Parts: sequence; C-alpha cells; structure tokens
Amino acid sequence: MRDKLIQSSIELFEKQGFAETSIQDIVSGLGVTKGAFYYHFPSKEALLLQIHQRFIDALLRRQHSILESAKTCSEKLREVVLMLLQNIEQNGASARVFFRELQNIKEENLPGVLEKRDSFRKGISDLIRAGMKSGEFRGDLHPDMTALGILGMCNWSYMWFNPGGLLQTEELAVYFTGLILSGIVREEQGWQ
Amino acid sequence: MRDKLIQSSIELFEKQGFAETSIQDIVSGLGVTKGAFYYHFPSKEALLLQIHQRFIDALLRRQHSILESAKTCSEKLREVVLMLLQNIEQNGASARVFFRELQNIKEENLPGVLEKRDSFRKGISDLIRAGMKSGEFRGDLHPDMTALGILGMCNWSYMWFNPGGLLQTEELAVYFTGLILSGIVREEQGWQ
Amino acid sequence: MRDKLIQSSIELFEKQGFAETSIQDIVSGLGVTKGAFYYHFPSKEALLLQIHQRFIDALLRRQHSILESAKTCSEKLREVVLMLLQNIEQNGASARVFFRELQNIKEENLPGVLEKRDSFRKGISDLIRAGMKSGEFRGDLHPDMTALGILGMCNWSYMWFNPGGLLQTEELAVYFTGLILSGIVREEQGWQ
Amino acid sequence: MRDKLIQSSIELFEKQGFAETSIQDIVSGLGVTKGAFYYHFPSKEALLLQIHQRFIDALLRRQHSILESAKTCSEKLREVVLMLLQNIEQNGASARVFFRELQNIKEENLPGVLEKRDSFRKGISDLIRAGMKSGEFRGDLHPDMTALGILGMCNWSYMWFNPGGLLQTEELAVYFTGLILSGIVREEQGWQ
DNA sequence: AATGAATGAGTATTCATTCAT
DNA sequence: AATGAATGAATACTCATTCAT
Repeated sequence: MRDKLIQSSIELFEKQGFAETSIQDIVSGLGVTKGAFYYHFPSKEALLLQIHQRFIDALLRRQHSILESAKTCSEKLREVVLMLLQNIEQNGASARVFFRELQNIKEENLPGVLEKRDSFRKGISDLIRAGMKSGEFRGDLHPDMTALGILGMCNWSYMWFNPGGLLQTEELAVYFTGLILSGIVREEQGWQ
Repeated sequence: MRDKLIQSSIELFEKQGFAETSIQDIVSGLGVTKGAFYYHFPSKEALLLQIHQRFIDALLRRQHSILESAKTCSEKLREVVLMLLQNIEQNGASARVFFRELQNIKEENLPGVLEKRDSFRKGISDLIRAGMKSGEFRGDLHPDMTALGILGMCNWSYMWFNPGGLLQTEELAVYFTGLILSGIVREEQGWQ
Repeated sequence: MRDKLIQSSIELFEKQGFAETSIQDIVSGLGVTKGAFYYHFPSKEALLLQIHQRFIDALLRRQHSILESAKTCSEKLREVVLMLLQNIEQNGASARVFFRELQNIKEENLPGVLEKRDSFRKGISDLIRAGMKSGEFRGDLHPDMTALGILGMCNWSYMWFNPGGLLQTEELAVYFTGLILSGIVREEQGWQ
Repeated sequence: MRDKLIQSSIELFEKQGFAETSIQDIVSGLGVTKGAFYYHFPSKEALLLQIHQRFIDALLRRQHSILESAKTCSEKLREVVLMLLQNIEQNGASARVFFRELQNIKEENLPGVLEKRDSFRKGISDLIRAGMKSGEFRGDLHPDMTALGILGMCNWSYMWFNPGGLLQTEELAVYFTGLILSGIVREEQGWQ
C-alpha cells in the first residue's frame, strides 16, 4: 500500500504538479480512503520528501558504482551521461517531480536533500578534476562549471526527451558525450 | 497598476510557486484589494499567461537581432549564450516562473506559448545548421539535439546561477561557449 | 453580520461547547456560508476571544460604576452580587461560555483575558479591604480569599440558576449577600 | 491497563479538555495502540462516564461517613468543606474534568450522574436543615440556596486553588467555614 | 478604477471506531 | 489482550471568483 501510494502520487505530481494534486486524487485511483494515506504518511510533504530521497539515493548509488570502476574518465563520463538519461527515460515522472517540486519541501527538510544533490554534482566535478590530472582532459577547465554544464545538458532533457523519438537513449548519450568531449567546431580548422 | 500587479506576482510566484500564491498575497503587498486585480485580469491564469508571453517575446526579440547580425556562427552562438545567461541573471524570478509553471497554463492557451518556445529553439538549430553549411562547425552534428544540449546547459543555470558567485555572467558565457565549441578533451591527443 | 455570528455562536457554544460546535453549525443557522464567517473572523479562536472580551469588559464596566458610587461597603457588596447574578441570568449563555471555555484560548492570547479576570477579582478584594478599614467588616478577614469565596458562590450559580425557579434574581442576591455578611449561625448563641 | 488508561486520560482531559484529547493521545503515553483502548472501553464517552462515576462515588462515600458521625452540624460542615477542598487539591485533574466535561456525556447516561450530584447537594441541604432544627443555625435559612452557596464557594476553588499558595488546604477550609458560619460583618456592631 | 461582502467548491488533516488476525 | 490497517465522516480553513455599489 505504501509503495502503491508513492507510485500513484508520482504519476499525479508529474502530470498536475504537487500543489495541484490532492490527497483525494492520490487515493481515489487506488480505491482506498484518505485515512489510508494518513496511516502511512504523516503529511503530504513527507510523501514528497520520500519521493525525492528515493530518487536521489538511486542516482547516487548508480553514480558511485560508475565512478569506482576502472575505466578512463571519458568512458566514465559517457556512462554517467547515459545513466542520467536512462534515469529520465525510465523514471521520467519521478525526475520531473524531482526537478520541479523542490520548493514544496519544508525548509527544515531541505538540507538533507540539497546535500545529496550537491554530492551528486561533486561526483562529476571530481571526475573532471581526475581527467585533468591524468591529462585526459584539458588543463584549463573549471571543474564545477563544467559539471554544471554537463548536468544541465542532461537534466534539461526531462523537459523534452521522448524515448520513442528521433534517437534512442543510448544514441543520445553517445551524442551528448561527444559534444561534451569534442565540442562542435571542425577540428582541422586552424583557428582553434 | 497592471504592471505593478505583474511585477508583484512574478516575485511571489518565484518564491512560493504559482499555486501557492494567492491573489490576496499579490494585492496585499500593493495595498489594494482583490477587486483591483480582477479589474485588470480576468483570472489568475491570464496573469500567468501574460508573464510567460512577456518573457518569451523579449527572448525572441533579442535572439532575432543576434541572428540577423553579420557575424560568424561561433560569435552568434556566444552572443546567444550570453543573452540567455544575462536574461536569467536579470530576470531570474521571471525565468524560474517561466521554466517551472508551464503546467499551470490551461491547455487551450498552451499552443501559443509552446510555439514560441519551439521557435526559439529552432533559432538555435538553424544557427547550428548554418555553421555546418559554412564549414565552421563539424558536418556530422545533429542540429536539433545540439540545440537542446546548448539550451539545457544555459537554462539549467536558473537553478544554481548566482551572479555574485565565482564567475561573472560574461565569464560564464565565454566558458560555456568554449565548452560547446571545443569540448573538454586535450586537443593534442592523438586519438581525436 | 459580525454581531449575528457572535450571537449565534454564543448560543451554540453554550449548548454544545466550543470544540463541539463547528463553523458550519454557526453559519447554517444564519443562512450564510463558511466564507462569510472567515471574512469577519480570522479564526474560530478569535471569535471566542471576542466573546470573552465583550463579556468581561461589560462586567468590569458595571463593577466600576458600583464601586465608584457613594454607598456603604455592605451596600456595594450587595450590588456587586446582584450584578453578577443578573449577568448570569441575562447572559447565561455567554457566562457559561466564559467560565467553561477558557482553555480554548491560545496561550498567546490568554494574558489579556486573565488580566481582566484578575482585575475584576481585585475590585472585590479592595471592597473587602475598604470595609475592613472603615470598621464595617471584621478586621481579621483575608481579603483575597474572601473575594474568591464570594465570587465562587455567585459564579457557581451559572451551573444551576434558573430564573424561573424558586427565587427571583433579586431575592437570591439579597439572600447570598445576607449569607456573606452574617453567616448562618444563630447570633444569640454564646459560643460565637 | 484499565486503570492506567483512566489515569492517563484524566490527566490529558484536564490539560486539554475531553474533545481535544484523542484516543491516540491517551494510548501513546502508555506505549500501546488504540486497539488496547477499545478492548477495555466500548467508547470514549464510556471512559468519561467512568471518570465521573469514580469521582462522584468517592465524594458521596466520604460525605456519607462525615454526615453519619456524631458531631455538631458546624463541625460536620467544616469537615465537608475540608473534604471538598482536599478532594480538589488531591484530585485536581479529576475535579476539573468533572466540573467541565458534563456536556460530553450522552443524554442517555446523564441521569445517573446528575442523580448522584443532586444527592451530594442534598446531603448538604439536609445538614443545614438539621442545624436549623437543632437551633445551631439560624431559623430563617433557605437550605437549598445555602447548600448551593457553600458548594459554589468550595467548588469554584478548582479554578484557582493552588496548594502551594498562600494558605494550606486545612487553613482555607477553616477560613471558608468561618465565613459561612459567621459572615464578614463586625459582630459587635449594633445594627446586626 | 476599485471596494467590501459573500460564495462554493476544495484542501489537508484528524479521529473515533471497526475488524481480521 | 492487543495490533495494524483501514474507514468514513467531520473539521478548520483557503481561495479564485462574483457582484452590487
């Protein structure tokens, strides 16, 4: 029941937004009553918090296993990009809730979530840093800004990515990784 | 009064979200009553629509003037990136409302807004396409995906960009443009 | 409307208690909707506060005019007793609410009410003190305890006093005043 | 468990009132669940009824043993007053519940409680009557009104009596008895 | 151009109570 | 003797919107 409530609400939050989704909406689809909801969650916000935590925890776990592996930084980067896009493809609803509904988490509960978000970003910054050290990446990069750029490129796809569209998730990941690694200008151009 | 209402509501929508902001909140700060609001706007949603339209229209106008100018595609790209970041810096509140509160626009009013959003994206795709044709950019690019990647990188900054932070807006624009143009790998590496 | 809401709620609070009376109960009898209530009062508790304040303010006003008059202390005492009983007779409902529903006033609003209650009690203590000084009352009295005893005797009648019963209000006032002044033992008894 | 539930609820009812206390509140403090409550009591109201009955039964028992003893009416009166005040001192919480939460007893269960309340009052009326007959008290008293006056004086102390305050319970009982017996006017005054 | 009063539909939340286990 | 899950009805309060003035 607890999981069913979470699942049901993720879908509704995505479609209509957190504020626009009532507890009634959530339980109606499951054929139970509001009391059932409040037996499992102390408040609507607690549910949102749960959703956030599940989402970010899963991301962190997967990121960790990629970064720990013995691969080149470029390969790791490609895997992180793929993971982000796959996550949006598979858990699009959760992702949209995660990116949009941060403001509805009470201030007292924010730190826990923000800390994990930061930790994820730091994973990417560190990867850039490692690549710079190993000579794989340029030495004049700004690790933090670069990480934010990469994250933006990937995360923004939650607004438009359509798995049935032009490109498959894997193809998009390869393409975005290529962009990040090599940019868009013609390499043979002298003025580089 | 009309403009004051728009200004007041943009700030509140940004801080608390559209659904969480009441008409009372909007008018209270201005010392008027709800009737005043309904004299100027037929509904709360009409106000949101206005905000969206003002925002996207301004963007489109600025984008147009950049794309029309006689410059290289790389230079135009840098200017577009700068414009996006400047817009987020200067109209951060509007930007956050624009990116977050699309769902609160009634379906019948969506097409108008979405069309303009698409038109903006198409401006960038076309710029990529032009660069490919002119030989300035690589020939194997995916114009649409590339545009979405660039837009993501820039727009995402609405979530974190702090004008008083590490980099100035101009510096960030230069940096992001560099990323997009040249990527992050060391150029002298043989395997390129 | 504001006064109608107060009147309606006093009667309901008396019959059913504050907690047991819903806003719906209050407005239903007046043929208006809950919104109307919340236009006039910010909360249910604010209404209760109003009722308390009106009640105690009226009492204080009347007490003041009695204590200011040029009469003997015994006469003043009789008038205060009569006033208390009359007040319970005439505003029985308010009285019952006043005596019973103090706990439902939020702590932050309590001081104001308690202060006035104390002030009323002090009016009686002072009257006892004055009578002691003038030699009208015994010199070994405990002004505060005496005042509380008198108040208890009178106020308790809110639990049982029935104006249509055995005694008229005036008769009861005379009788209670007699009790307070002279007690119940036979005066000629030697052991006094 | 049954007694623990009663004890726990008396304290909560006193602090917060009957309506404001949930079954959850009652059981939480004992580390059990609501089911446990409903195993021992058929309803919340049944519990309140129990509390009332225990309280009034204890009072009646003690009153009976006083009235049966071989003492003067004045002495008996003093003992009844002391008993009432002691009861409020020792079972303050129960007393406050008893005086305040009568309204929450369902009409069908009221008669039993009211009958006992009346019986207690009648005990005092009869004591007055006996004293009048024996010549100990004045002959022009109104036994019922007098009893209600005495009860009011004593019971009202549940609103203010603080055992750690100015007077000890015994001193207060002596003082109140003195008031009732002899009143407050100077005895040597001719106009008595 | 704006107010003041009111509506009506909705919202999160609470809670006494039930019942299979 | 007690639990855990759930119900259903109620509750205070909110808010976009309306409208006579």
